[in-house]
Amino acid sequence: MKGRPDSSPFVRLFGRFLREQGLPVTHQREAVAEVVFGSGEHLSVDEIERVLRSDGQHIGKATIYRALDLLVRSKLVAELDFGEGFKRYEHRLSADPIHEHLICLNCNAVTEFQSDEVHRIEAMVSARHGFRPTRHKLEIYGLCQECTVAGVEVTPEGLTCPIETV
Amino acid sequence: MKGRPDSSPFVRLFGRFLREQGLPVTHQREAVAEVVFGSGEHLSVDEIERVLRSDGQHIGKATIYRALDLLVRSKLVAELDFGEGFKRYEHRLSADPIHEHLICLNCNAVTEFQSDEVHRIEAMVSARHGFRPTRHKLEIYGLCQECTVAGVEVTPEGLTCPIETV
DNA sequence: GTCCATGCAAACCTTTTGCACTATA
DNA sequence: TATAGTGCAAAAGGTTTGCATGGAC
Repeated sequence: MKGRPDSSPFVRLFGRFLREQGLPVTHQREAVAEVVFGSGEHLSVDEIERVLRSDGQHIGKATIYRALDLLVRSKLVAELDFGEGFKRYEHRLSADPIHEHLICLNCNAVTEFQSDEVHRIEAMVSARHGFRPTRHKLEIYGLCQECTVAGVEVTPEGLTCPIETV
Repeated sequence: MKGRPDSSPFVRLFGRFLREQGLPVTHQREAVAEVVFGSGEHLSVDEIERVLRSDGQHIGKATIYRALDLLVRSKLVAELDFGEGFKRYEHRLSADPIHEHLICLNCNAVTEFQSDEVHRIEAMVSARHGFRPTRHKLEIYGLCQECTVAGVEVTPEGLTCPIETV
């Protein structure tokens, strides 16, 4: 396990979920769970496959996708989409169960943050619309501190003043 | 034009953008722009193609994608991703320039709302992290009023009590 | 022994690209 | 007339599926 954080409690929880569902607890499912729970990152399927390979485990991509589907259904793992054209996965049982993301448009770095206000907005807006919320997603896109001090500039390409000729 | 709202001012703006960029203003680009600006919906590429076809216009998908890319670059149109596996597009020059989305997990209905608080959160969180925000995205997923009164239930499938055996 | 999972490859879906031809400016 | 756009089809990239084999319970 190469010095990654201990993921065994979470893997055990996943095993319990599988048993609750009457599904076999297989080597491959545990291996995928270990990688996801053992990383603080938002992993792509490719990255998960790479970590498994570096541990000497050859698990087919289809199996990884199927294991991730179960992990998401167990609610132990969340599926993320930062608009990169593929999905990422993160475990949801860290100290910060619900958090939002700051995403750098230049280097793709992702910073997490929490905001109680978002929950208030979710509740208020939902009440106003008769909506029953189950989850929300708040993402802020822009330039991270590193890229800003490195002098990276966002190049606005839109109309100089769209509204003026309406 | 089939009784859709008048989209010509926006199409003219798009034409101005194209000229500013030294790009030709073609029939196809104007036709795609007309469809997007003429609809209050969040349209997929398939839906745009269908509307064009019903107007008797046969425009290749590749051209639609290329026109949408220009519309997004002009900042007159926003690209949306509700996790359906494909993108949607909406015009950004309506009365509500920046808004968030309530998305029904059962019928996929999308309701828009505005929240000044989100802008405050964006500013505060960004300041705290030295982040330079350019845009944000807040989506609340759940059950819309119609589906709730229709008796639809969200079926929680996760672990009965994940945390208890950690 | 039954049932489900795995692995591989093929299929799938959306989006992008290459290229011969056509239209804009 | 030069330059860029269009349309078609093929390719690309991520994800899903079919099927024969192998493993969990």
